[in-house]
Amino acid sequence: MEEINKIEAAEAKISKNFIELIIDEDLQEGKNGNRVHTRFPPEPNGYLHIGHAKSICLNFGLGKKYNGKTNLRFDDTNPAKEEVEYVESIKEDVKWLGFNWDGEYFASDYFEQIYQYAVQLIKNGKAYVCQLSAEEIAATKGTPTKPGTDSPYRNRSVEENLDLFARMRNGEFAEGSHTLRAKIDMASSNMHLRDPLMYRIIHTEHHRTGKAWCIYPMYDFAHGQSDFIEAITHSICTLEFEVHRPLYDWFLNALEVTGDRPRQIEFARLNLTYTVMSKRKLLTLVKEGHVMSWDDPRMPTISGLRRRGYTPESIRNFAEKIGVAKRDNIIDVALLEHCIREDLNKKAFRAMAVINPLKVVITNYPEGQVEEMDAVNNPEDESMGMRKVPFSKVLYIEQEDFMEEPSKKFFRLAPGQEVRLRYAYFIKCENVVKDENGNILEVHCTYDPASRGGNSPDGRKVKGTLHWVAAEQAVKAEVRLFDRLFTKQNPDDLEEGEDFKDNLNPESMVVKPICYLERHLGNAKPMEKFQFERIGYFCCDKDSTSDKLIFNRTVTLKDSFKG
RNA sequence: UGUCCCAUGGUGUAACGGUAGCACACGGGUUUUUGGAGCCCAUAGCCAAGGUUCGAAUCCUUGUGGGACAACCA
Repeated sequence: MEEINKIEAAEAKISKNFIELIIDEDLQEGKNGNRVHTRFPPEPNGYLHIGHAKSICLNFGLGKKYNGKTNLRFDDTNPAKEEVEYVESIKEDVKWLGFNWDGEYFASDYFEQIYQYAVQLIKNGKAYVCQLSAEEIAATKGTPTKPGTDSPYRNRSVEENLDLFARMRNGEFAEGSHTLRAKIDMASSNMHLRDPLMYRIIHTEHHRTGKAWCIYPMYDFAHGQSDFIEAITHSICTLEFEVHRPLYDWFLNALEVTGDRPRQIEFARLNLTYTVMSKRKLLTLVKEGHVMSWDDPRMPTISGLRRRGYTPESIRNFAEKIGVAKRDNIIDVALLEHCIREDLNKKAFRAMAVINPLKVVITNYPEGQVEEMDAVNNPEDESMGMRKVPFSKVLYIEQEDFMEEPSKKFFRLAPGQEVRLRYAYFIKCENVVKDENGNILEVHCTYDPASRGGNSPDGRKVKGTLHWVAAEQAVKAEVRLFDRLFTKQNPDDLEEGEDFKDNLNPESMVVKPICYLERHLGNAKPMEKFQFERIGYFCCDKDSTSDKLIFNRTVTLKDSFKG
């Protein structure tokens, strides 16, 4: 009995990641009125990728785990880079991943409030309007090892600062001519504390606020305040913001806000082998036509993974498996692929398709006869039912399933050898028809009518089983085979003079214009997922230009099939 | 010649001062009406040195290695 209790106790002790430990501690100390409120804060300047998925699953996961809330907040403080299109795609992707946000906000919702915060700091002598140029600011900033020097505008009077800041807002100044800076410490060992910029002038229309503003808060002066306004308790971001944390806290302290203060916690971003994750590089791939679009099935974007046939469950599961920590990591993309196989294996409809067709004629099968064979839709899930597959005299099998001079361990079709056609009959190769150059045109076989369904009444065994399609009844389709986009394990790790595009995999997409698929697939709805016998997982998609069905292979092959 | 962060098998991630576990990858076996699925097995790890302690992956010190920081980006 004690033993059992011990085991149960061990099982109940679910390991927690370091963020959960921090939250537990805060809860124990009674912080934030025992609330947990997180947020996912993308800048709408591009499409979400698998790296964002980690953050999404983390933030929403914590919200759920602690019976708390999670906001979706768009960090739209730079109108030059942001677009409505990205806002929409981000919402769609988060929803698709299976998460519902409690509040939907934009940093731009808080522009007036943030402006008032700035005025408050000016009044307290903690901010000033600086007229140094970008170059001059950079030059007086010092370096990580050398202190900076004070701006000549640092000691303006409060009145003058207030006046200039108001005029900045009124649009009296050109871009780059004036900035609002926090008065902290130009000699700080932390570069971010050397009088950081709070506001800059940008005369660009904002996708939401239009022309209402021509000054925009910097990330550092918007993020913490936005978190505070939304009563976020735990503001989770990636490691590169670690050095920003003192500034995050400095602003909230300087503003003397009352109430629960958000706490910034940093974690290591996701890196994947054979994958680039930077938005800049992904954009380059799209712009230069190395891929078809942001949602090209080879892209690591959420929308690309979706088109490739990934399920939300598989991605959530992946996020769970990779864990969360603070050390830099590069996760084997094989783990992602494992996750989708694991999920699709249970869910995908099985089907037969021939990618590299070889014609097989059953010489003793009646001309014109068509039989319907029973096939299971998913051997792991009976509830997915059965289907009928047409069988006739002329078939296609995979070229690689036939060998004229078989090696010792080759148990598939070869002259004189008998194999099973899955769901159909035993067939035996009798003859090979070649053209004048010796290329194999077709293979002639005989079948055993008694072996229908795949078993011979006399109990004789065959060692190979092949997938096939009936030539006349098959659906002809274009199939695209996708593989990893990069040949290099770490495409970001470049040698001297090497460009990341040098490592693109030239075979990342192979188009097979003529493949033969099972009849019923011709009626498939776009984006349905199939597991084709032996070949892998496919996602059925509709070509947007020609309206024809395209089959995208979803899972990277390893060419490890033996035999 | 700075500040901050990080360090557990090949890759990730657990351990919360008390037997270093899990997953993926890799290798081997087995099975099958197609295997990349299933099942079984194996290999492999606490960065180093001191210290505290009955006991250290865990706490401390130093060293080593890696990363972040010098955008009017986020």
